[in-house]
Amino acid sequence: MNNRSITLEKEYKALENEKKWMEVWEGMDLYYFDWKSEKQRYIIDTPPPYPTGSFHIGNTLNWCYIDFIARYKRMRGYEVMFPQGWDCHGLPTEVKVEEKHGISKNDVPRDVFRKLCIEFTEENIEKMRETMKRMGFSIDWSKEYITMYPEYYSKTQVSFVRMFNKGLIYRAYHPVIHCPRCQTTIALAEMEYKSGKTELNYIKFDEDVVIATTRPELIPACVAIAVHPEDYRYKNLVGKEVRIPTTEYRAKVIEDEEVDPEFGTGIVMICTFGDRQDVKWWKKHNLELRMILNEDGKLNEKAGKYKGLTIPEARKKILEDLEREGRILKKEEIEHNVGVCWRCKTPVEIIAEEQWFVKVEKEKILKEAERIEWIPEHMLSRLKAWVEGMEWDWVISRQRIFATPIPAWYCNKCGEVLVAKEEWLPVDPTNDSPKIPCPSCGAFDFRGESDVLDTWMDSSITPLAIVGWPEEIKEYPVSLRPQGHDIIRTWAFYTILRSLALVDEIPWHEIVINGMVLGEDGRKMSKSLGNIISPEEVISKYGSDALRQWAASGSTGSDVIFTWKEVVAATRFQQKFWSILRFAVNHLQDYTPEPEDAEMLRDADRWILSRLNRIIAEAIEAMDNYRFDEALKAIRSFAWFEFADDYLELVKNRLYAGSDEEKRGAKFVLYKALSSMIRMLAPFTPFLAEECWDVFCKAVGQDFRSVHLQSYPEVEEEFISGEAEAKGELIRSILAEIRKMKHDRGLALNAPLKKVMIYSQQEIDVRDLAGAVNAETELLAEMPEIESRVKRLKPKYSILGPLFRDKTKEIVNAVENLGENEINEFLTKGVYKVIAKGEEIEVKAEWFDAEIEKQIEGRDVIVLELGKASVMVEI
RNA sequence: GGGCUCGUGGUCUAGCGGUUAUGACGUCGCCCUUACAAGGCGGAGGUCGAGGGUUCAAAUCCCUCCGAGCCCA
Repeated sequence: MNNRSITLEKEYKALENEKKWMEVWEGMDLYYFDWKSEKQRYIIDTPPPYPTGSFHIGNTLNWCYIDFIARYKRMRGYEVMFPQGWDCHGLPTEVKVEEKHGISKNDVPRDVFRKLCIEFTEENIEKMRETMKRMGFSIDWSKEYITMYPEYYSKTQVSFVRMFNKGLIYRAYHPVIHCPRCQTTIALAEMEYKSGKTELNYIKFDEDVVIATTRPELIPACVAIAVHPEDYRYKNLVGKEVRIPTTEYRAKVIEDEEVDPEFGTGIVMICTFGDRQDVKWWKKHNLELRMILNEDGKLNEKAGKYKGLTIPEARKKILEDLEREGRILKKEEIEHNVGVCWRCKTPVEIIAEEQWFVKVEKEKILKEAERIEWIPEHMLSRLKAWVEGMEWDWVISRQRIFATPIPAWYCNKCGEVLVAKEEWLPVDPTNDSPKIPCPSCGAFDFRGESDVLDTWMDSSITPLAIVGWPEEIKEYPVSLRPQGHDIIRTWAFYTILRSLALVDEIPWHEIVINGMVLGEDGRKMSKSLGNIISPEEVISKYGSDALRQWAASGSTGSDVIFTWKEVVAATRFQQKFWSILRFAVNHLQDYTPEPEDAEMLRDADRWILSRLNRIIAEAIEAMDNYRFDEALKAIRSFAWFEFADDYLELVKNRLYAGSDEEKRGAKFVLYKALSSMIRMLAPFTPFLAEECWDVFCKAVGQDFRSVHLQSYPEVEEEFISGEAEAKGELIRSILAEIRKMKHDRGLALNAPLKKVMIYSQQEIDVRDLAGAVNAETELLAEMPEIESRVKRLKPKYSILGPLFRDKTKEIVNAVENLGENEINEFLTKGVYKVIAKGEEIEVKAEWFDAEIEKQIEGRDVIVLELGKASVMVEI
């Protein structure tokens, strides 16, 4: 035997240990994804977060799931790609950069402002990378992509050009949502709703027509008046022409089912545009377009005398004018919701503008989305509901700077639109000119498009970008998209749309959706509620492994409440596991596993090995189904309760005082169990697992190679045995019963007993039991001096129910009312006839459990009755 | 207003047709028993949100209501 003496500290020091391994791993390149590998690939289309500078707890949950999957799949033999991207473009950064430098984006040249944004973003990315490394995520950093760099955004531009050439991107004059504060178009998905109070004004257009509106300033844009077709009050009004107050315009009264007769007067004015309903009506009834609002949020000449006023100013003025004319009949305060810009919370307006659009092919997306496996399944319905409710195509042009430029020019001579050729990309049309003359008029006089692309145009091609598109496609669809349910309508939706449009294929085989992280009070984390927890706060107190275990505690797809106690419970498990390791290592330092050791196994060993292998099977099943909570729970409770509390207690005596042969059986189990448990923990607690693996390898004299390069434990069928488990359970329950007896009599658990006698139909090994109860223990061949009788026959409903259905109750009653003699006759014969619903029925003894009551005469013996055994204890 | 999810001991939660409803935290009692007192052993604590229905059998399926959360209009 070689000398492998190891002394482990009593306490597991998570913080020190995690720091140590983080540094060691840095130099190891453990997670490199190799396209040339022979292994089956498992490619994860990971979310590129917005580089805000802090990796929040919601990200943490999402990335923990990804890391559990990545580490597990790697151990299962896949070549796993876990890339990391950054979705950089967008307004938030523009705003932050303006604040930081005290400038407005229009104060400096576009490329200077862009440069400031890039610098700012790079700093933020670096901060977030630190947290991610500290969390132990197994990212292959060589596959990192950053959307603001030309290598990436040229892909975005290629996608634009290809979709334009396919007729899937077009330019049109169409109502869009516009933020007057940011002075840009925003997509529907970028609009939020805020509830508040507003005034509903009842305004008399003429004697018969009184409308109710919350937007009197839009009266000059009123192009029609609508009533419900079944509203008897206004039947006579339909077709009538009314003059619009404060203007010279006239509008017709039309009917439409979507008018709510209950709201206000039941007469509504249709404006271009007050809200999205107006747009619907405007399209449906082919109404005139009268835009009275400019992009800067001011009224124009079409608003007549209100020209040049802002919305609040116009509102005040118009109300004054109407008041003077006696047209305001009533004002009432109502609760209503107003659409606001998600970024600056300014109420948005709907205006018609020339914009770039991506065609939304609803039917195709709905059909193809079903080919993707959604986990959990019901998340597909969220996508469906969103797609089905879509009314407009996707507006992709933005009036901003920090974004991917739209690769297009306009001919100054003839107005022709020229979209770049792929080989010209990347391109910035505000700096670069086309390489060809205008295909329509031959002129060489262009104006570059200054609008830029919506950031989702960058991030919706991530699965393509990571497999080498557009140069090549090394594998597609990719394996998995992990993301939160809050961005199903954006990221998931846009990615599916673009993948279908660009390569006519779904982007991934599976999509795993994670829930939101809620604060300890069960509410969404928010600054105003003061319930925000940052990952750094948790890590600095308890370490990453503990936070990772918390992340595994919820069921996939459900929102998860952050709780400190869950984190603390996780650290307790870590300590427990460390103690288990300490104990095992004590006994493994002189042990080298030999195949013949398997022949020295005793009942307790065979029992725990069978259980271990079932747990391995359970963990594999749970991991394959992304049920991290189930997997971790199974591992944790096996390690803690079955292995530590029961098995180790049983074999202690054998390990300390047994013969060499007796020891070897138990050591074989320690070896197997530790090796498997550490590897099963590796995806969840990579730091703890690595430290334990290191210690374990040293103890058993093996060379250390990271646990994260090991294979996942395999189920060894030969160890799974129902009989071994039955025996083990019996031994366990006898031990528990004796412990309880000692406890009830105020004895210490290790107090010696004179003798323990066991009578059981099941033959069991009493070696370990004897050690654990601290008494000479004998297995009796017969049950001497003990009277036993059947106390009761307990029905097995799971058998009786399906057989007899509505007769079950009567049969059970009949059997339970049998006398002692009849019961004995029943049990001897195995069958018995009873009457139920007037019918004679033959019932079998195996459909019932016999409850046996036994009695003994000797005073010094305590009889413990277990279902399968009688235990007689002499104190 | 719509979609989705969820109401299970004090708190959080598993189970989602069939014996006595899982576990954690908390709580009470005993024990420092050669891995672990941030531990071990034992106990108490639940009419499974309410009401109807389906079924021999419902926490589990269906309906209605009440409540909560998330995403949205």
